[in-house]
Amino acid sequence: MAPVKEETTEQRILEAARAVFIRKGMAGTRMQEVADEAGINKALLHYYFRDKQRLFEGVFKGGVEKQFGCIWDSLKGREHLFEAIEAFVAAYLDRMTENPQLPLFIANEVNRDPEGLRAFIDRGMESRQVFLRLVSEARERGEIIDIDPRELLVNIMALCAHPFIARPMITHIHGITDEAFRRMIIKRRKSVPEFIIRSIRA
Amino acid sequence: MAPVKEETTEQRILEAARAVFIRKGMAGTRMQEVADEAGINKALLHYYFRDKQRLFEGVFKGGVEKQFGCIWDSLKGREHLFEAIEAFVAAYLDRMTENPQLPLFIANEVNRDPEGLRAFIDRGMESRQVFLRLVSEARERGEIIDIDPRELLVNIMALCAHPFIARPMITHIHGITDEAFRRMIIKRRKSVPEFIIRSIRA
DNA sequence: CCCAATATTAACCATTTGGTTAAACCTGAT
DNA sequence: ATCAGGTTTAACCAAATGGTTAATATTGGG
Repeated sequence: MAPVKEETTEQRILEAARAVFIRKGMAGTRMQEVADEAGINKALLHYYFRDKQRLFEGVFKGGVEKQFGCIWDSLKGREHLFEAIEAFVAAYLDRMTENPQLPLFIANEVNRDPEGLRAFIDRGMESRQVFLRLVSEARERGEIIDIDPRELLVNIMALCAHPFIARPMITHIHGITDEAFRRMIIKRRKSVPEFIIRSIRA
Repeated sequence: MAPVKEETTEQRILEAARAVFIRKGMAGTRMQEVADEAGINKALLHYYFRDKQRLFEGVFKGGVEKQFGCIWDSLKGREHLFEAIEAFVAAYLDRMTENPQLPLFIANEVNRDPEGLRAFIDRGMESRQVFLRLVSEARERGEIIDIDPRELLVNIMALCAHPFIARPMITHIHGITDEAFRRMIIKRRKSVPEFIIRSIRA
């Protein structure tokens, strides 16, 4: 019975909006659908978030930005490149397992509005400096081959993000179930760092 | 003067629709915008393509599917895994350089409607068999380590596609211009196969 | 209990959007 | 010239959609 109202309406809206935005994108999202999913009236939506744009920003700042941004934090305080790579990949895959649609959503919206999402992109700047330092230190110690650290970072992110972005293609190509996909991601927590480290180790 | 009408109206529509669909996605595309971009009336759009869905399919079958599909063909007739990887990466990057928005567009639409795009996905099945054969042959000759060939394929596609999918993020993170991005892609024609082969070579 | 502020709703509005219609405009064959 | 076929257009329509309004319900403080 008692409608356990542990949640504030604003939270319910944000959750609903987040779900809809992530699966339909900005353009594909209908305010009505968000209202339905939150179990409220459409007018109430505009009461809490003046318009679609602000609702979108609310979702983005509130959840997406933080959840995605914290992946970068996994690099902080690392002393060794290989260890950092392992931590980053694990953090990325774990975070995305909770939210498989996120990478595609982010890619989409950053493309749609690069300026508006600049703050989001900047979020991890500090950690990226750490990464660059670790690369150059490893290079000086002769542990890795000479590689453009920026390109290395692109490769790492590619190997983390792409399975989620191309998920339906992958599951279909390989004829695997969603459950098998999940197992594949778990395997990749180990295999991706190995793949990367093998290819850069001197 | 003479409005050089080398193009049929249908072609003009397909080009325009392709451009708009790719930059706005299915949901974000307005029939009016396609009509404008094609320099025609909106009614004429519906005269050639009954509705938005059919227009979308027309674009997809007509151009996207073929252009993307031919990347797979680069694998055909290859005798050696490493050579095949080099050819595939080169084909992928060259094709996408002509059409940088394509990977994100595809990812999006395959997610939106996995069933409807099954035919597109199947297109490269034959070539993927070639790839699997080359991997197992290389494995038997002891040239490469023991790796799940499906995962290898995912990794290759990830390294090819991701720079285009995350392009605005990459250009901003690394503070580079579009021209520098182009140069990076050219570099990757060599560096990506090297990266992959280093990591699988026995 | 009453009041004021906040939360919520039903009904409404203006615009946008996908799609249609009927008429006009070629263009090539007779 | 004219007729038939496909082609193109202006005007139109109904539904969907983002957003507003005014009235009602709820709640916490005095």
